[in-house]
Amino acid sequence: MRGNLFAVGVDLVVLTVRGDELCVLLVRRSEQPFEGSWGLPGGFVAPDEDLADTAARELSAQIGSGAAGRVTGHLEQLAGYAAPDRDPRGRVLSVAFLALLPDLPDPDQPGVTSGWHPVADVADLAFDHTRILSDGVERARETLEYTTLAAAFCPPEFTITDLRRVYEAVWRTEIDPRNFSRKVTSTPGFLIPTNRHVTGGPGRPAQLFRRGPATRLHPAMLREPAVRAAG
Amino acid sequence: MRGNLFAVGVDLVVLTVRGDELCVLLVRRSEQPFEGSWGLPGGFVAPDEDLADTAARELSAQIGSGAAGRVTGHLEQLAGYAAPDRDPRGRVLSVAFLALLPDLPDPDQPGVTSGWHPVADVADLAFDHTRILSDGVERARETLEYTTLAAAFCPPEFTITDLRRVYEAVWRTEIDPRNFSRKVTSTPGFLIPTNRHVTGGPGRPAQLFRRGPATRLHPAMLREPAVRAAG
DNA sequence: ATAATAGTGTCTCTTAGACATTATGAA
DNA sequence: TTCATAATGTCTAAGAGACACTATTAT
Repeated sequence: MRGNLFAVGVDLVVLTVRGDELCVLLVRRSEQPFEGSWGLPGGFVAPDEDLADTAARELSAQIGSGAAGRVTGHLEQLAGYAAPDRDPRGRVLSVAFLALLPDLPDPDQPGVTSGWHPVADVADLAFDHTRILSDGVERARETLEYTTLAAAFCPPEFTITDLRRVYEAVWRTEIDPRNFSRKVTSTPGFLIPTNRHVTGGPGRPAQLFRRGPATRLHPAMLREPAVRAAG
Repeated sequence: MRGNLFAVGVDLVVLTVRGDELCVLLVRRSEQPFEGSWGLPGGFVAPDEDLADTAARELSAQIGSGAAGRVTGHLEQLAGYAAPDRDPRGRVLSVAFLALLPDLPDPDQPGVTSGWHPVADVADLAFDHTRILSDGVERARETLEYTTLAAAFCPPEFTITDLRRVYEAVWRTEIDPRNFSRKVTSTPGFLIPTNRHVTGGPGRPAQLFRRGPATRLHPAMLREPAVRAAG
């Protein structure tokens, strides 16, 4: 009466920006199937969990609950994947979540080999994880266009240059620092100025900001120049 | 080793525009649980189906495969819903899909009571369908901002006024016809002019257009005026 | 002083928003 | 003629893109 039964798991596309590159957290599989391959971290949904609970639990397990507690990141559902042959063990539906985190140290999990990998270098993941990663990266790219979520890639206090490097890494483009600064500082509620500045490096010290309450960019910041109207 | 098992279904948020209102296709449930309540159409995933297959099959079953074949609509995955108590029969995960269709006649399915209901009037659906509907409507509203998918609500040939009424119904706003016309006609690939015109009514005959290949609006059309920058 | 980076300012072009006018049909 | 609707045009202000200049630190 209700069709066949599925195992249901949650897979995580955990993204961060390290240096100039967008990176994803991968784990090396220690079991069949795809033993020895890299794949997305994930796990099955426990009896009393909702999907977001499973995702949050798995994320804490991966990056360490200590780090998870003080991180100003972002976690959202991406999509469900359930192709009949996606798992050789049988029918497994996976709901993928997208996590955006500031740059954290490499995880050091007992018995689990995991680490950050530049997205551009990733290929041939286990299951359909290459496709899920691709969907997650595209979602992140779109999200940065019309929301303020780029700040989820930054630590609690960050400079405008830090924020710009996030956009440049995720979009793989260069952005004019002056126009970028004008855009983000003129969006009400995007950035809250602190009176603290970064010191140590060369050049004029940059002001530190915190995330403000704004969630959407009006109008959007475009990856590519607008298509010129005909005529 | 893989957690507990779920029944997996697909629920459809099928939206159309009738007159000046955004409407959703609902079915009256003839079985427990929630017997007699209205709910979203849906069904379980068959053994060899992927999620999109199930969604397409259910959609055809609801609106009639004849209508489905000639319709220029849109079908996309919305989200997965799996709260532990969402179905009293046990653990059921539902992947919701959003369908946008032109105005079609009321379905006449043997043994199934279904029909179009203005979204604004809908309340107290079965299961968590009120929430799913709400998510679907919000997705549709966002989508119209930065894509050309409003045309999925229109028949194969339509006027600019038809298209504007879609935006007005989905957003529940009024849009200036002159600025709207300029926006959509100046977006390359949004509308392909035919040389046919509608006749019969009062006023100057309007030109008929078909959907073009463009998928995104650059820049977006905003529901609400942009927030004025501080200063 | 020099290099490097942060921050501000200016100019132009495109587009959104507000609104007027003309065009073309039905009653 | 009158009414209704389509289609085009005009003006203004906001914002994007391009780029020059000033400010403040390390070496």
